[in-house]
Amino acid sequence: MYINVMTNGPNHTTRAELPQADPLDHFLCFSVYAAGLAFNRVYKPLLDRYAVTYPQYLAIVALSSKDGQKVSELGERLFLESNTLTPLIKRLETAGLVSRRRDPKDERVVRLSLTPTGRDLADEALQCVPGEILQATGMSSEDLSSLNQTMIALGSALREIE
Amino acid sequence: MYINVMTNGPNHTTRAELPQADPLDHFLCFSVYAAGLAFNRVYKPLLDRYAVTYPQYLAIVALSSKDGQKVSELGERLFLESNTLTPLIKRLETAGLVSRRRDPKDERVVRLSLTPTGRDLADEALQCVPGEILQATGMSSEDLSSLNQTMIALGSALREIE
DNA sequence: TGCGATTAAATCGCGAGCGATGTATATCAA
DNA sequence: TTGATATACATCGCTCGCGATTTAATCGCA
Repeated sequence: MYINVMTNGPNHTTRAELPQADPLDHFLCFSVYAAGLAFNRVYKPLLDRYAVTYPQYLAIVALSSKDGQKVSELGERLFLESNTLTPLIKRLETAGLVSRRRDPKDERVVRLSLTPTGRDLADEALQCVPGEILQATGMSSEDLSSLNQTMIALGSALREIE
Repeated sequence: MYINVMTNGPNHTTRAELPQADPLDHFLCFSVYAAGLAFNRVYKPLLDRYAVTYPQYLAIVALSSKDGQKVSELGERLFLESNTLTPLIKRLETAGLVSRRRDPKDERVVRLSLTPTGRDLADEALQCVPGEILQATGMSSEDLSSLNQTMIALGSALREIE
């Protein structure tokens, strides 16, 4: 009926008079926002055992595929910049999960690696956490996979604006 | 191929040896997270003209449908609680967009309404902002609508866990 | 009526996300 | 070689999200 990235919502001129559905229901940006909140809340108790936050966990997953990534490389994967990542990574370093060292070839660059503890956490969390959540969505593996592709494409499209 | 809410990612045992795709690509939670970041960044310059943030804007949209909502009612719509909403609403009050008054029938309750300025902002932003973003996604109105329904359902399913 | 339990918001402290700016290293051109 | 420019990361101040706690008002029930 109405668009959902953002729309005028149901009949603007009578908005004040008619009982109406929640206008937020027409906003894709809101359903994505709310699903993000919900994911965060589902993961939190699972990640509490490892004493990492959800964004920290995503960083660890991103770091698990390759040692010695730069801060800027990690940022490209996570779509974040050093103003967000530097403090986050320092917390992971303090927690003993990540090591940071300046690249001797270029002292401006910081190279990141998981410590053995960090790698163990990545492996364990990657193996243990997912099943419960997968089931909880009540969606088939195929549906989830195609939804994931759609969301990746949506993110790409939005990032290309301007 | 692999699950996408959260999965082991490509072949765990060879993770360290093989060049491999970004394991984050297999996480629906990450694609949702990244799309949320992207939406935020797309909206920011558009909302800057109105000097409101993205979450403030969502609150204004939620408030635009009905006057006199309680903080808790707004929270149910936005999936947020008073610890987040109270400061946000106070900023909107300071900006002259929202009015807060205690309910005389129950002094514990705070009733929220858009001021005329706030309503103008809601109307204007609701009418002006969407089109550009809709186009930018490169998706049809129907696809966006069904994606929205899917994301609403996903959020609901995640919220029902436990 | 009075008092403990419940409820609605507010407050506090922390991690995250980000615009703006700062600092140190590297590069390049004259 | 040197000075200007560019690059990589760090820092700062703000808003947001949230667990935990607090304050104030209301309710329930003896």
